[in-house]
Amino acid sequence: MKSELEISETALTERQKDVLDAALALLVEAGDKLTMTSVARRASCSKESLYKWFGDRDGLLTATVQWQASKVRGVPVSRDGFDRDALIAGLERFATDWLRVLSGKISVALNRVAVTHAGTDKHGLGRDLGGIVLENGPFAMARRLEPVLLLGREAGLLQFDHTDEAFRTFFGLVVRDVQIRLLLGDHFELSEPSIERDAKRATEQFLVLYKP
Amino acid sequence: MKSELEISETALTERQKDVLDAALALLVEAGDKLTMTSVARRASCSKESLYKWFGDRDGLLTATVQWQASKVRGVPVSRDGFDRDALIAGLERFATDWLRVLSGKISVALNRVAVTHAGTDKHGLGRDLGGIVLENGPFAMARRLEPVLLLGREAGLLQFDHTDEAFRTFFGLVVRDVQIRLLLGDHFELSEPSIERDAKRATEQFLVLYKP
DNA sequence: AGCCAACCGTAACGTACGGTACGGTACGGT
DNA sequence: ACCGTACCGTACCGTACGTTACGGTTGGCT
Repeated sequence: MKSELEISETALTERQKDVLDAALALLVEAGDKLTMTSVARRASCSKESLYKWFGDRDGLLTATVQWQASKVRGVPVSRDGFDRDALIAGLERFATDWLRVLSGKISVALNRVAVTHAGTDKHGLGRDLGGIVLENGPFAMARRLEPVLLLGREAGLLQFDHTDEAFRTFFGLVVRDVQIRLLLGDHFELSEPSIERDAKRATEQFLVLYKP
Repeated sequence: MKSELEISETALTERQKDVLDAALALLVEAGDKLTMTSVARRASCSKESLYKWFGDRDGLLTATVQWQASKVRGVPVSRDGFDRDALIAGLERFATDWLRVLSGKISVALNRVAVTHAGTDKHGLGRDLGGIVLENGPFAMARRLEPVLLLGREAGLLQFDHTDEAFRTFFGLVVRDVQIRLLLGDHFELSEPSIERDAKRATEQFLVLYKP
């Protein structure tokens, strides 16, 4: 019972990363009915190793979600020459990125399993799957978008009192009912052109609502 | 194997309704780890009756979701004297209703179980839980809101080409990140005053975006 | 060569739970 | 009084799966 605090201490060997990739693939294919045996078979490793490395099934799922989260990294925005076009470009970029991620099989699968576990959790809300997905999903998006919004206000292109409120409105304009419909199994395609169209529309609407 | 099409043929006895209410309560308390035994105990009925009435566990869950859905009924809008105030009132009413339902424990629990099952379903997308929730959730809201939007456009108060697009924007402005955060287990309260405030804000923003 | 740690594969254990069977009871019909 | 129906409660069965244990193999180190 080593109560390690390896939450950010993700010292993963290549072998372990391969295992987590296998788990990720299985999560996409089979959802939460993923079994320890299936992961072991897919990754060609023993169950004993799975338990040694990740503790238990929950630990494996947690590590898998964190592993996927660690792959996604944001791109910072430059402060220089920030004008209206740069603001629009930044917002549209965020919107397209977000819609692409959101509608991907991996995101849907991960959100599904996180929602499932959020229902029956004993964790004291410390490090559960829902919290991790929340942290690397909406919250991460908010943190990444915040500097853009602040630069926009600084440059006199936007007007708002609370950054959080502005972000949440942008979130709503971008995501709309897409995520919940995907999570509920509505098979509707989100093609690349339609993503870019939606991103532009959401950005335009946002600028209308928050223009000075 | 009676392939009954009792989808709308919900001939439920009082006893069965009580059982479904018990199942609903358990679903809220325990989420998807609800067991047939626990339902039987809670409802003081035998498992044999559960299987006779609902076929199997999936049938029980489906019946429970449909039972809850049947309780929620929309209120039609009157065509007479439809002016700007009536439009605003209608939109705000929809928004508050929706936010209230959305943030309720029952809705969260039902959406959780539906999302969970949408991941691992063998049903040919025919009558699965995700489809039912979708049908009685976002889609029902769209159907209820549509006449309001059309009346608004008819009265020259709104301008849009596609009703569906307008609805989805309104949906985004109202719901924002509330639902996904609740589903992921983010414990943030949505008080009655804040619901009404959000409904007003969303309505105002919607009117700005879709004014002629 | 000898040793040890890490690992694979698989068998085995314990349990939770979906589903079934069966005895017992209440009740309406005949 | 007799029977059938509907139901409750509970014991039971089969299986899936999380978890553990163990024998066998590889590979690095001395």
